[in-house]
Amino acid sequence: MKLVSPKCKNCKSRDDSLFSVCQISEIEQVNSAKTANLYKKGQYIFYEYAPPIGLFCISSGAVKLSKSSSNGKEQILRIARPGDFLGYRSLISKSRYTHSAIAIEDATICLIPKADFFALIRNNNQFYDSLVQTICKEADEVETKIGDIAYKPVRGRIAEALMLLAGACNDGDYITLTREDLASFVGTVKETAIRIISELREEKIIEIDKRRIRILNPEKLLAVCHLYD
Amino acid sequence: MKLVSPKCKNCKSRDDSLFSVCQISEIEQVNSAKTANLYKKGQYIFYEYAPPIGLFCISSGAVKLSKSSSNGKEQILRIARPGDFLGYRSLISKSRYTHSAIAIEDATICLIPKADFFALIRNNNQFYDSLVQTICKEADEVETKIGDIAYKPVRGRIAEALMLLAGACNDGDYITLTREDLASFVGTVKETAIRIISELREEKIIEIDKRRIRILNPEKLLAVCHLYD
DNA sequence: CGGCTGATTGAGCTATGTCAAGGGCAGTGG
DNA sequence: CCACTGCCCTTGACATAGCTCAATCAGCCG
Repeated sequence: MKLVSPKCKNCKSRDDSLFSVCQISEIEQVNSAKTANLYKKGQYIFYEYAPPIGLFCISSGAVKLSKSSSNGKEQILRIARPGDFLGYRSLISKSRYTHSAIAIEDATICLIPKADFFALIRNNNQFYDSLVQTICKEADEVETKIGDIAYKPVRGRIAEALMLLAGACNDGDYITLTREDLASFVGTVKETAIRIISELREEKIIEIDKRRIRILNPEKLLAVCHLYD
Repeated sequence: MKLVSPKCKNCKSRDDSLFSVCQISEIEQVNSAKTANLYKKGQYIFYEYAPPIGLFCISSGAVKLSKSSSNGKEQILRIARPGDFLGYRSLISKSRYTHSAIAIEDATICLIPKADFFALIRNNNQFYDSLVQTICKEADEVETKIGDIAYKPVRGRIAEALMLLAGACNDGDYITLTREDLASFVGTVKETAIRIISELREEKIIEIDKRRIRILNPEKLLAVCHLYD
């Protein structure tokens, strides 16, 4: 879905992105190369196993990055937000996408063609280095997540996810993830996630309004996270 | 434990390493900067949370990279072999080690000081790019592992680990990992790992000689891997 | 007012973790 | 060379977290 292209220069998420290390001239260059698209909630930005076509940059909305195992289960690896890039790893490693990107809220996302992306990383070392740092951080986070999934009970993982999402993925104070997505994010099934959320509600650690979750008592929630360390 | 320094130029694992993209002059430079050390089985090469001191390069032996959760459990992320580097991510991201490196066989490992490592990646773009590719591949593998741990039963994960290790971590045809290490590698406990190994032995898919494991029927083992996809 | 999607709750089952006891191999010291 | 000691490995019995299946409910949209 095409959109009246907003200017990168004025993009609210620019300062939150790696473009913050770029010169104005480079931003202009990117701006004229990019195309902006609107994605409805649930729509795919790209598919696992497809060849990469460029660098995506989230201007607004939220995106889940997930792998699907062929038994039908989905594992959400990360939630991406405005200012986040998508698809750079596949570009850099010249491989296909290793996960899918799906909008979990209506989102505006720009696509910067492959060639322009490569020009950028070739010409701006600082940008490249920052991107590499981002990749390192991703690797660290995923490694931590492995330990959590292997050894922490679901209750601890849910608590941790809520803490994490409260900081990043919220509408005001509210966490708007679907129960199913929350489950996929921590590596469990919907029903189990729901039961634990209900427990936390009964313990007055969180509050539920319609489907949205709000944290009432961050200290207690943090305690739940660390109960199983 | 110091050692008579072997020459990088003659190092058997050089062609298996990222140094294969380097010029002879660069290898010479690295050679004179490095120090070689011998590590006994069980000895730490570096500790999680410690600040990085340089780039490690495995000349011989095997190393496990693992994170410990404070509940005492250990999660092995990867087994590193001759030609593999250790510690680059912490150098690049200017952070502390996010995991420990421990010899699981006696190993000869060289240490290339920080400054020389940075000189190398600054001066040789191809080397830097290859390193970044390695990091991307690591991230992909760990992401895949997350899905496995979250949704595959232990039996499938053990089968997968055996397939993987048979290719890389063997003494002849034998897999020599400790039961405990194998368990930590797939995210379970020793006893469960042992039970599943015994099952696979009874099904004549693997054979056990003393402590070592040998794969008898790779096709069947592969089938076990995919049973739960 | 249906029909749909997502949330909730209950009942039952099972894979896997925990605890406990024993057995064998390998390296060390006398 | 033998006995000792310690590290693994192995097996059993048991407990339970978390998965599956199934039924119901609550908003929401056309």
